[in-house]
Order: sequence, then C-alpha cells, then structure tokens
Amino acid sequence: MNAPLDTRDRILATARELFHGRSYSDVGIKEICDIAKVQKGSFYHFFPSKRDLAMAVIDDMADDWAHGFVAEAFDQNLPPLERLDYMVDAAYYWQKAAKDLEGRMPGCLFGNLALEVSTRDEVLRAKLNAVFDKAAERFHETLEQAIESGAIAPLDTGATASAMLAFLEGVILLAKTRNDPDVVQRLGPAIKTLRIELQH
Amino acid sequence: MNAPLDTRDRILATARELFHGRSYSDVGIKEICDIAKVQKGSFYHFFPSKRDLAMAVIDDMADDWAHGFVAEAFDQNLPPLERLDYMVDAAYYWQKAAKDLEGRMPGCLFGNLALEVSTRDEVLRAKLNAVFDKAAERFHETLEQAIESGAIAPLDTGATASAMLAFLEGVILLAKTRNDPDVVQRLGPAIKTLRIELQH
DNA sequence: GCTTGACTTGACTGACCGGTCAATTATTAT
DNA sequence: ATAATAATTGACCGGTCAGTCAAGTCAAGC
Repeated sequence: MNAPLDTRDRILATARELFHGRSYSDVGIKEICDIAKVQKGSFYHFFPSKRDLAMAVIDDMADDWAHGFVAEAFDQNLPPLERLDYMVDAAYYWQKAAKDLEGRMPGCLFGNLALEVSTRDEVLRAKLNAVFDKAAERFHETLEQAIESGAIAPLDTGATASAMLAFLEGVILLAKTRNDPDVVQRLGPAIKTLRIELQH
Repeated sequence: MNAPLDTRDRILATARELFHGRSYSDVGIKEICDIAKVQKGSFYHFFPSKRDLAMAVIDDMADDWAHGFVAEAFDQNLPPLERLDYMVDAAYYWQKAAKDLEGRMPGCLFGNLALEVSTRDEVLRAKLNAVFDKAAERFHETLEQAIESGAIAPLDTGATASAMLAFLEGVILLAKTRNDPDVVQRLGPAIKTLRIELQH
C-alpha cells in the first residue's frame, strides 16, 4: 500500500492535510515542501502560486468527497431520509477519527476555507461556492425523491436543501469550536426536521 | 459624535473591524497601528501580543453583541418564537449593511475566528466556545419559555438550542460564501422548525 | 522642584513569507 | 545519437511578520 506518489500528488496530498488540519494562511509553502520532500523550485514547476495550489486542493478534495462517502450517503438505493442520517453519520465518524488521531477536530475543509479566504479572494470564493452548490444539489434531489415517495410533505426543496447544507456546516463549526465530534452526532439528526414551506 | 477614543480603544476598534472584514492572520499589527494612528511600541504597551489583542477583540465584540441586538432580539417582552425571527432579521440587516458598505459579507466574527484559530490556539478556542455557550443559553431560555407558554410542544431544549445556534452560524457561513445576505433572510426563518426530541 | 510611572516614539531584530531563477539532471521523441 | 522538453536543485530576492528596545515626553503627587 501507499504506492509512491509522484511529486505533484505528494504536494497536493500534503497541502490538503495541512490546510485541513490548520488553515490556509498558517501553512507556508516551505513547510509543505519539507514534508512532501520536494524542493521549492519544484513546487513552483507544478503550481504557479500558493493560490493555485489551494484551487487544486479544493478540486482534489471535492473529487474524493464526491466519489467517497458522499456518493455512499446519497446512494439512490437508500430511502431518501436515510441518506440524510447516513451523511450525518459519515461526518461524525470522519471528525471523530481525525480527532482520535490528531487530538483536534479539523472541521470541514470547505467551510474552513470559505470563512478564511472568501473575503479576500473572489476566485477561491467562487470555487468554494460551486462546491457548496453541488452539495446542495444532492440534498435537493434527495428531498424531491422523499416527497415523491410520500416520505415527507411537499416543501420548498431548493431552499430546504440549502438550509440542510447550512445546518450541517454549522454543526461542524460548532463541534470544531467545542472540539467535540459528539456534537455532530447529537445535533446532526435534527437536519431532517428542517422545513421551508413553498410560497403560494 | 465620534468622541476621540483613547489609544487602547482605537487599537481595539480598528483591530475588530479588520479582523472581522478579513481574517486574523491576514491582518498585521503594523496595518492596525497605521490605521489606528498608533506606534508599534505603543501597541505593545497595551497588548503583550497579537493573541492578547484577539482576546480583547473577542471580549469587546461579545460585549457589544450582548448589550446590542442580542439583548433586543431576546427581549423578554417579546413572544419567544418572535425572538428567533428577530435574531435572524438582525443578522440579515447587519450583514446586508456591511455588504452595501464594503462590497463583501464579513459573516460572523466569532464563527470566522473559530474556524481559523481553534485548531492552533487552545485558549482562543476556549474563549470562542464560551461566547457560543452564552449565545446558546439565550436560545435555551427562549425555548423553555416557548414550551411553558404552550407555543411549542416539549422537546430537548438544550440540544435544540445548540442546533439553532449552529444553524444560524451555518446560514451565515453559506451566505458569506455566496456573498449574498439574502440567503440569511431566505433560510434563516427555518430555525424555528428545528427540533430535537427528548429522550424517554 | 523633583520623582514617579504611564505613555509614546521610531528604529531595529531575526525569522519567515511567497516567489524567482539559472543551472543541472532525467526522460522522452525522433 | 541527439535534440527537445520535463523535472529538479538550491541559492537567492525583496518584503513583511511579530515582537523588542532605548530614549524620550508628559502629567500627577508630593
């Protein structure tokens, strides 16, 4: 296991881990290079700037995310409402594992980056926004199907989907501040109670 | 108006504004001093370190917050559920005003700082945690009163209060990422639908 | 008038920041 | 074999970072 990654991948993986565990501005390129066993010049051969690295990290994580537990959680074979619980569970176990390993709850990389950089980098903000849009879309289709199957009464699926995403991010934010993954498990399931009614 | 602030207050007010509008690590002491018209040495006469400044900023903001619109929103004379709407409204207008003024949504200073620093500074994390605890307490008493008055059915007031705070923070996070205060207005009212049932 | 202590000044430190670059070595295509 | 290109090296750049410090200013208390 742990097939030898090529230089670019090593930079990417290291940066992702460090950005997630600390923050964008707290992690310098030198530190990334040292850990990834790469020279500075080599770094700049693959990434024109630190900002471009951040872009790549977001893409990379969004990809893993979409094909990983998000794909599992939003499995079309699962009853819609169970997907929500699955998603909360996945978030919980992930955060718990990270805390057991490193002592601290890293939170959500996208949420962390969004609050840190979205006031000073319009392009990064737009990219993170797109990631959130995609996530909201998964909630959206889940809600549509839940209504179709009669599991819940009709409601404003678009707005409620965004509200659910916001709630999940908020719960992770609070859990991170409390440094306690259990917060996710305790509050998370309330995601199913969120409702925004249709306007008539 | 705008009585001449003394040096310490000028530093504090400037730092608060800059930290809120950008981020903790993106704002340097030199910049704060330049804007506050204070010399570096004078700064370090009042604040032993940048971190101590952050502490003071959090205290300062939490104070203004508690005696400002939070006190208004959680007015004991208002029907409990209306307080929740008031809180959401207040958040919306604040963010909207800030965006109209500066072009960007700053979000919540506490949420921003929490995600940025809580993985690398235990003391700051604890302080932000305490601010959240206090806020959750306002939600808590509101829920207790709502149940007492029969406005809502009994539920786990402690957990639901935390969930509401998390939701508010999440909505502000999403709105900031979208750079659109209207998100707060559209999703915010769903805070009243959140429910975590009592364990029997 | 003298002392004390809070406050201010601005030059300074050393570390670190993101980023550059010319030179060198591997790899690949022809 | 050779030419072209991709990847790597490590020294180097100007700027900024948080923080220090010695030298003062100034007002209050005695």
